[in-house]
Amino acid sequence: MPRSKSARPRVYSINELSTLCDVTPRTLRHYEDMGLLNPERQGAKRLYHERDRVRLQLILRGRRLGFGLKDIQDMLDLYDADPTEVTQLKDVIRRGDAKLLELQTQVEALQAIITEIKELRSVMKNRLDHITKGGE
Amino acid sequence: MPRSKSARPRVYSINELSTLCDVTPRTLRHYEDMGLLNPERQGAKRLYHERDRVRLQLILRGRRLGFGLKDIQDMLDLYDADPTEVTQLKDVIRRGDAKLLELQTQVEALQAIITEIKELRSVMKNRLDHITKGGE
DNA sequence: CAGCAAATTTACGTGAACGTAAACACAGTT
DNA sequence: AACTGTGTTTACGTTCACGTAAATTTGCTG
Repeated sequence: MPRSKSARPRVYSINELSTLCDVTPRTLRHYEDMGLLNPERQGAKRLYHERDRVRLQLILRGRRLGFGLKDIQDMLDLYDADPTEVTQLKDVIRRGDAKLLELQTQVEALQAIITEIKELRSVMKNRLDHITKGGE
Repeated sequence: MPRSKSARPRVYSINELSTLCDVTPRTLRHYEDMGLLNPERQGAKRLYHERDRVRLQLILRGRRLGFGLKDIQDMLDLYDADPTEVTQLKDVIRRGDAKLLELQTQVEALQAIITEIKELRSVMKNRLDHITKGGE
């Protein structure tokens, strides 16, 4: 029973990865310019590994949540830090905690909106029922 | 014991409201240009009522969550729809439900990030403890 | 080696969400 | 009447996150 692992490529050209993740090549280059991605190079050409793909997914998720690229950068930096220094470790934890507070605030705000829309929905539904049943 | 209600102004000039809500007058005019606000006019001057202030808060909350103004427009429209028309009522409910799905997806994505950062935090904390207690 | 697809860099363009400056209007002092 | 404060419109400027076009370069393939 051969072929020990992976049906998937392991490496991607810029076009492959952009197709796979539904972004344009331009976007991938832009993220690289901004320092969010750092693909290997073979000559001049970019070679993306699984690691890069995962990072990209993280970036895209952040983007869907309305974060700017700098902000996403901050979060990715948390993962990248390879801190052997105690002060750096503490710093990563501190920055992580700060992000957590922001994020939890965001969740609360979102849930407030959700609650409001649900309430609105119920108001509208009552009106609707009133009109179509009792009304003229 | 008089003064039946409200210690607060009830109406605001553009500068008052912008100060109160921590935005610039330009922003208020911009939101008006985009159709998000519709303050009364006294001559040429804008007069904001409580209703406008509440709308502004909704807008700002949406903005903090990374929504575009058009998207915020959509959500505000839910509140504004004429509630005597059955078709409009149904439409509001339908669009509200669609928004709810989006929002709940967003909450889940946010919570995924929160979980990841928490896990990362625990990894970092372990390293830190290991170094400061057992390590060299 | 000619030709072609896939990639590259360079650089200007774009839409969103305002910032910022200029020029004008009006209302109430002084 | 002139000054000051608060507001107005008009319009160009800016940042972000890419889009888009142009001009190469690279790596095969016939």
